[in-house]
Amino acid sequence: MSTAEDTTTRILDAASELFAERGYNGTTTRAIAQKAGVNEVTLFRRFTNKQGILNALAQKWADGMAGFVVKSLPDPSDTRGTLEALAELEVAQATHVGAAALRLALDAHTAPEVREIMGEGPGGNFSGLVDYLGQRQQAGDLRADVDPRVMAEAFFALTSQMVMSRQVLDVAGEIYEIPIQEATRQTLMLFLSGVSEGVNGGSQR
Amino acid sequence: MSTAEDTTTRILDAASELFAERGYNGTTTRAIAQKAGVNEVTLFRRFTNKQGILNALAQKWADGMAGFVVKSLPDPSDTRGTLEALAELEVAQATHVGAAALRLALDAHTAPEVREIMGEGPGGNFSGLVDYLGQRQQAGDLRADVDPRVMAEAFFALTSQMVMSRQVLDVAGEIYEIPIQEATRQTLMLFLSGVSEGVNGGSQR
DNA sequence: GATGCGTGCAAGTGCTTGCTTGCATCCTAG
DNA sequence: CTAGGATGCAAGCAAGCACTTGCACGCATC
Repeated sequence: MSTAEDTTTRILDAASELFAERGYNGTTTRAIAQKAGVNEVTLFRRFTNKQGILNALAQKWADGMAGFVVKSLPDPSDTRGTLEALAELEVAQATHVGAAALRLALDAHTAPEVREIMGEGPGGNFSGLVDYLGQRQQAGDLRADVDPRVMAEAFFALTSQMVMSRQVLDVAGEIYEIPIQEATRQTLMLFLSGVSEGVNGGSQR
Repeated sequence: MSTAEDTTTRILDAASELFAERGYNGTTTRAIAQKAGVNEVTLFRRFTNKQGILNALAQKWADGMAGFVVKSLPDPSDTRGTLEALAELEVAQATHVGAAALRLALDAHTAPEVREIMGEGPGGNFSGLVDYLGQRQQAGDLRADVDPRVMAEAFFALTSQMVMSRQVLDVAGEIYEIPIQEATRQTLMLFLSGVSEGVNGGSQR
């Protein structure tokens, strides 16, 4: 039975990688089978559908994402520490799941079956972060002249872009080769400086 | 003959929109024809190929992009002003062209014909900005403890994300509704504050 | 009034894709 | 040793795709 489980895992891993690279519609069941090293028929026997594979994948992600909420973080009054932890989580998460998830989000337009699946994740994270940033603004930790939703968007833009450009677009890889940890660290420094109260650049133009 | 030109225009416009929404592979020639209000055969008579349509589109973009270089900006010693102007350009550009271009960049993986076309644009802009930011660092305008390549990546992440999330992903539209100009302004404020010399957040961890 | 160009329409070709079916093979549990 | 479940393999099917061909129509120009 270890073989059976193993087969499932290999299929899902292969599908995840291919979805990230080529999107949902761009990934053929034959390609998944080949990458997983199984016969194509096995896919359908295990998951009935191509969509079944997607569902299983989404389920797997949802399970792994359980702990990923702002509220469950250690010391919320430590704004800097919290955001650092969040950024690490986000990048790690995006590295595992996000490459495929981001790509699939784009496919949500075209493929209705993808759209169904993708509803949850980002939205929940987003509004959670917006709430948190709003609180920190009122606590005087963060500058008040920038909308918390803009801050949150910037935060996700910066973190997800790290992964997006490196893994999915794979453009930045050709452009330069700063390791992702280092790039993340520096980017977060930028973000924190920009977002903090009492900055020199506060003039409203 | 006005009709002939018009036909070409309508086809390219339709293709651009559809590529933005569904990507290259996800867009069928039938769909383009229908959206353009012409017969499918007309596409092939005008552009020989589906790739021919892509080429024509890329050509059209390239023509419009001519002026978009860092070097051609007014007063380079005015760091803030220059970056503001660049951000405006970038967002405007991305709004016109980028929705499709960004989407196509993702397809570069799968479709070799797309890859050929997409080589230029972003890379050129990117390294141009890296150079500029490096100079401004040496002039003491920008903080020295962040790699200019990271800064540039953050810059493009922030600006392109504006367009990406609104037009392509169309997720942010559901999440919140700050007009893009306002969001861009605030985001740039964040970026400038984060990037400037003499910020309070300069501690290295 | 004939010529040529741009276009529409109908039909079809070869290829790929998602998915199915039938049969043989292997491995493990009882 | 035998029964059942998981897998492989070969073949195929219907649909959708990019792309082609042949013919007819309208509309300018000479």
